Amino acid sequence: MTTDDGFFARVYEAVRGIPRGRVATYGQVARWLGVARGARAVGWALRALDAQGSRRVPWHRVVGAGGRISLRAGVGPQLQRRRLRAEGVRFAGERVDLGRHGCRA
DNA sequence: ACTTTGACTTGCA
DNA sequence: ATGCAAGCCAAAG
Repeated sequence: MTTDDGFFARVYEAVRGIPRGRVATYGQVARWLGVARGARAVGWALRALDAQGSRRVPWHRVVGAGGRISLRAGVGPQLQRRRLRAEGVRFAGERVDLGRHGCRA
């Protein structure tokens, strides 16, 4: 995989840089990397991440736009939701309370 | 080198 | 509020 020192590593660091109890959206992460429309690419990175063993990347802190929990093949959204909730993240129905934990301040 | 796909986003109906 | 379509980026085949 050429994902070791490419754009992926950057995504991992960005996600790793997300403080505990805080969540970020794919678009947000992509923007940090300088890729405004690279949301998909970010998803790609995280997906590969799972294949790599997740390392210490809190992928569960990465959600879709508006705080929606994206689906992942194999893992249900409940797991992610539960993990976030364990970090003190509040949920508004099926969405994360971005107004509180969203990195969109 | 080219084509297809993918954990997305935004807009319109 | 829900559903469908188009767009953009990067990686895998």
